[in-house]
Amino acid sequence: MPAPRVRFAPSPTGFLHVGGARTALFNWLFARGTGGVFVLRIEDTDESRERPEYRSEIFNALRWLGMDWDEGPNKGGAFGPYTQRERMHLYTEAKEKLRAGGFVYPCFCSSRFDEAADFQDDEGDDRKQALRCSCHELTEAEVADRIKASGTEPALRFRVDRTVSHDVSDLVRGEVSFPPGEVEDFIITKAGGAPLYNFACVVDDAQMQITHVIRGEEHLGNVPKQVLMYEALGYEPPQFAHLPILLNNDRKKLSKRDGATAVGDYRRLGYLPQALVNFLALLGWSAGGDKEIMKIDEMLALFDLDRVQKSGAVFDTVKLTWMNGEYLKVAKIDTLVDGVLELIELEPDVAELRTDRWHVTAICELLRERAKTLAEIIKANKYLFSKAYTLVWDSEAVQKRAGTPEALDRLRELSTTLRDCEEWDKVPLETALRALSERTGIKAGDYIQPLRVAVTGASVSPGIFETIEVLGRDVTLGRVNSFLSAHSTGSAV
RNA sequence: GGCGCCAUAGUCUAUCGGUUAGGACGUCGCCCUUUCACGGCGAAGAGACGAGUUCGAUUCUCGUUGGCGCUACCA
Repeated sequence: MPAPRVRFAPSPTGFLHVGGARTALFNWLFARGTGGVFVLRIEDTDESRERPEYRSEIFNALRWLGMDWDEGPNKGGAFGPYTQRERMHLYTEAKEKLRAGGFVYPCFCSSRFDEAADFQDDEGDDRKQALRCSCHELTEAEVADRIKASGTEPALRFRVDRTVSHDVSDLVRGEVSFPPGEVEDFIITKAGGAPLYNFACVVDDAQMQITHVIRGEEHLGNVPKQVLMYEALGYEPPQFAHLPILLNNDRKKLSKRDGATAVGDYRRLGYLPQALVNFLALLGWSAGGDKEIMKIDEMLALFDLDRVQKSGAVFDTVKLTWMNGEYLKVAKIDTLVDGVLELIELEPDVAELRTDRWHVTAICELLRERAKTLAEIIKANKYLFSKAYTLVWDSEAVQKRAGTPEALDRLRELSTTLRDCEEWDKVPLETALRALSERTGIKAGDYIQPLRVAVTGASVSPGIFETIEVLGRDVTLGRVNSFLSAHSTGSAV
């Protein structure tokens, strides 16, 4: 059996969203796991909906996730070009072939989508009622007249046998049957000659010798039409595998309107690509047994279309976030630092932050065990990055644990103790504080809490000794002094 | 509306006729503790419904119900 050839064929009409990424991943996993070839093809037949920036965004997202392609734009291959806009001659050729074979007929109806009558479905949603076209009844003379009248090449409609049922086979869903009359004659090229998705897709998949078409379930209804075209064109149809739809929390198909859905969104939110990939792999597929956290190599070894699920899968960001936390714990420290450095440049107050690599490394070491995302490392812990001595101290925290006269007194004592500490390291720092506590008979916690509020601005932080070690002597002492002067003079709380 | 697909806890899933129906996220409780997390331990929580096949159904078949998807000269 020849090596499988699969493709991911996004349309540059939007950012790469997680559903598309999941489709790409399954194709990639299948190709890499079977010694096959992974092709990237850009389906840009609909110029009106396209934005130029999406193209590179899609490439970037794919690369960020670690999915490399063997053939595609900027890469080449034996079956190029790999963007449909550059393949028009192939569609023209195929179109002529279908016309010569009598598989298509010209259609002069205007767009059914624009013209169709509205109606409301059960939910009260506005829908479009499909119209039936009768252009196939036109005589040759009538056709000639209409072409002359319109002055442009007419749209072409593929003739479908309405008397038989159209049965297709799917690797995930098994046999699927469409009753006679269900599959309608469909447009393959618009008026003017531009090819449409179903047609271009088949021409390309056939010419690129794609053996397995792995894509979302929303395409299942296209299969009979596409199979018919393969046959008309004289090609052997590929195998199909339709993946379960990705759902939002309302169990509806995940769409751009559901908040963060673009791969780039997750990058900006501080997720690691490995975590996203791992999570995506588990949406509609499982390795069997209890295996969840998997390295790419393991996924590659285990991935199998046979284990793909049939029912839709909810994209649960809570679980994704947990998984990202797991990856944060085991990632190389430099990976974390690079990620934080990349994101911190986006912060509006980046000028007031300490972004030297040494300092950021210390912060990442401190937070990797507790943070779930890189963004959390930055946003929830600004005080670790900030150069400032004067913070916006949380008033409730101050009131409860640092602003009382007693707390302020302890803070003063502690400040002296800390200042006298020769080695600014968590161990001697803790030893010094506990010695102070021992001496005064005041609980260590009663020193710790005011200190925490003074240097972090809040009553919550990582271990206080690690925290002030990372902050460093100057910032720690500076903030304590600043806090003291801001709250001492009777004005406090 | 028509057609198609689907159906194990709130969510992702294991199970390929016989299990106390397993795991993970989340939730709750306890422990750890300088706060918050992390971590450890534990708990609650599922086979939509109804027939049929079978000695035996979550698993096979049919029906019901429900959910979703498609229904464009979009992809």
